[in-house]
Amino acid sequence: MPIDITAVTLAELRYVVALSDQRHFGRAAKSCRVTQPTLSAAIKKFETTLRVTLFERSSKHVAVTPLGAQIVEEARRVLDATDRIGDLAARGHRPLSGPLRLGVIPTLGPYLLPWLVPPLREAYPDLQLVLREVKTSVMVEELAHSQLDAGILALPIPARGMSSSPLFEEPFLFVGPSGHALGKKTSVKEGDLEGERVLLLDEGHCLRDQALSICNKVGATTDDRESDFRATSMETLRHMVGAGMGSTLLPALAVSDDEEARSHVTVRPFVAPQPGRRMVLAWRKTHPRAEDHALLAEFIRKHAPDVVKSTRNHATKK
Amino acid sequence: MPIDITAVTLAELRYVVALSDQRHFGRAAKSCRVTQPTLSAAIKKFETTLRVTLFERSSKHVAVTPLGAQIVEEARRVLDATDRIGDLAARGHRPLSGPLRLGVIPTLGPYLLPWLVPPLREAYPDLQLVLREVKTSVMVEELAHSQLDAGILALPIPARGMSSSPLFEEPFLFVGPSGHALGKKTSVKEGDLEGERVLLLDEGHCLRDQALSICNKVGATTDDRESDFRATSMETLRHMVGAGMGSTLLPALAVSDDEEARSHVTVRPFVAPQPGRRMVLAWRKTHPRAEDHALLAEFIRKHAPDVVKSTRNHATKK
DNA sequence: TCGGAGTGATCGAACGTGCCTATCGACATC
DNA sequence: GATGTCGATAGGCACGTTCGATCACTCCGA
Repeated sequence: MPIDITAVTLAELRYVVALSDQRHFGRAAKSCRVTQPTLSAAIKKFETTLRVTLFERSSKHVAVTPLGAQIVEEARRVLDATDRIGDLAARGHRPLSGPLRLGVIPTLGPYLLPWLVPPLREAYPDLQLVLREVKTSVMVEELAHSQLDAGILALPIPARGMSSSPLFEEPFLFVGPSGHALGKKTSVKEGDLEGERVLLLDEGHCLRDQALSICNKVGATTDDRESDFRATSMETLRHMVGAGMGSTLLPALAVSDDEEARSHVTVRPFVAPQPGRRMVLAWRKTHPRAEDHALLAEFIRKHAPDVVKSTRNHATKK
Repeated sequence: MPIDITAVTLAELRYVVALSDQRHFGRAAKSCRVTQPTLSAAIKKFETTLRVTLFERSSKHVAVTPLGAQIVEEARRVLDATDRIGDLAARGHRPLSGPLRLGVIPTLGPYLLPWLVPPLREAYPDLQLVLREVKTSVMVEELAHSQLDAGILALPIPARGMSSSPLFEEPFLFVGPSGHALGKKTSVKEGDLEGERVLLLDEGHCLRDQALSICNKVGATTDDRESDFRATSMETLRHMVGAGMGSTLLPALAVSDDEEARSHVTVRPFVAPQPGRRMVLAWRKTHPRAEDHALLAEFIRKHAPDVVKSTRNHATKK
């Protein structure tokens, strides 16, 4: 009959380790907060199920057999690991602690995270933040499949079963080549885009869809079919504009103060009604730690740079 | 209320790991040989006692939370360690396997072990032999205090509560300086030692006591009080004899075939009644693996070199 | 030689709990 | 709307862990 390790209890392992430490049934029992008969019985059962003798008892001394010593070592490992489980769990129900896999869209991540991460680490040192920069289309997939816990993206969320909390509104800025006609004005309005050739990002970026929708509304050209004119990143988009291939719309956070000097472009804000995008923190409705996400959203609203208007309304909506 | 890690069961950890692997309650339950309600309840209890959510259930998918993944990892460690306990135990009740701390007296060890250890390792590869070379006085201490499992020494055993199994009788040989008068005979008898100056080992060696007892019987000189004449090892004893400081008695195994050439000494065997010592394997009466020791004694009898006469009587006596 | 102190083993009772079968409710699919 | 799948729930049984009380043994001092 083979050994049935299933029948072993964690309590028994604790008793075995305690007895190995104390070499005395009474003291070992006391250190385990049980009575001596309990400990005796447990040790005996353990030895019986394993069919080995761990302890050599005499009326005066309790000695550990060599095999017993090896088993005690493993038992210690077992108990250590269980303790670590307890620690993980204890840490786990403090707010915003433990692992959190956060997705951020690439048109926002590089510009928001430098503002966000340092204070977040300071405020919640136990938070193990795993950041992934993924396009909206991928993000909703990963959110739905539990590969991400939450994500920062722009409305509308192209998926069902998601909860979200508003973060801020990020206005778009007009970016054209240096010397562009619109550069003569201090600000532009949406309608000014009529007839402009507006360069777009690659498929899958929400920024592309948002810009495209504005262009369609006001009658701007978008070269939609010519893939040569689709940039795979905003950096590429900048260079294409700087090279005079067209104009574009960039989210405010992505535009630095010395943008015009750095990229040889003209940057102008829009007058109201400002086009822009509404950023939210989103997560699966079924996610067990929704409170954490609400807390995180609140934190992001507080620490978003001034360029964007943090949303005051904290309500969570579908 | 703090988390009571005491309340978790190894079974629960198995279920948690299985569910993390299978992502399906039914299959996980089957892989654990329990019914699905059992597994559901166990997972729920585990999550309740730890007050964390390990699994995100929906009617179609079971997903592991990030914290859950960490806990599952630790749970795996726990189960691995328990499995190792099972392995240790399983190995443990095969004969002559696992750790065995064996003491050997220094006047025998270097000459017996080369004959003994190689076949022993081959016959019992799972035996983890830890050898210690200790004088008889120390050995009985360590045997009594469970620091050794068994020991090879000469009768009589200066301790109570020991069992032993006879191994072999090892005759003593007369060793004198080259050109010694007794060298003219092919063999000597005990009485020839009368008037000889016999050199002895240091205190604590049983060989000293045995030689001393013979010397006292036949009236040989032993310089008992002059510590300068006490050798701390048999090697020293050899050199002292070779230097003409006196004669000595050496156990047969310690004398090599080319002893006379190598050490410039004269070696002669005794005629019957041959003086010698009776070697035994000894262990605490209370030692839980006495069968192993009987087995080991039998093995030693079989593999002892021909110089000594293996005892045929296998009986264990006090 | 006797008794007291200290140790581990044993016994019977009671409570807790882990497991089972049977069933339900939610959801998806046809 | 019927069917099938999946996980949760309910009820009940049985085993095992625990405790208090007690026993058997050894050692040691009077």
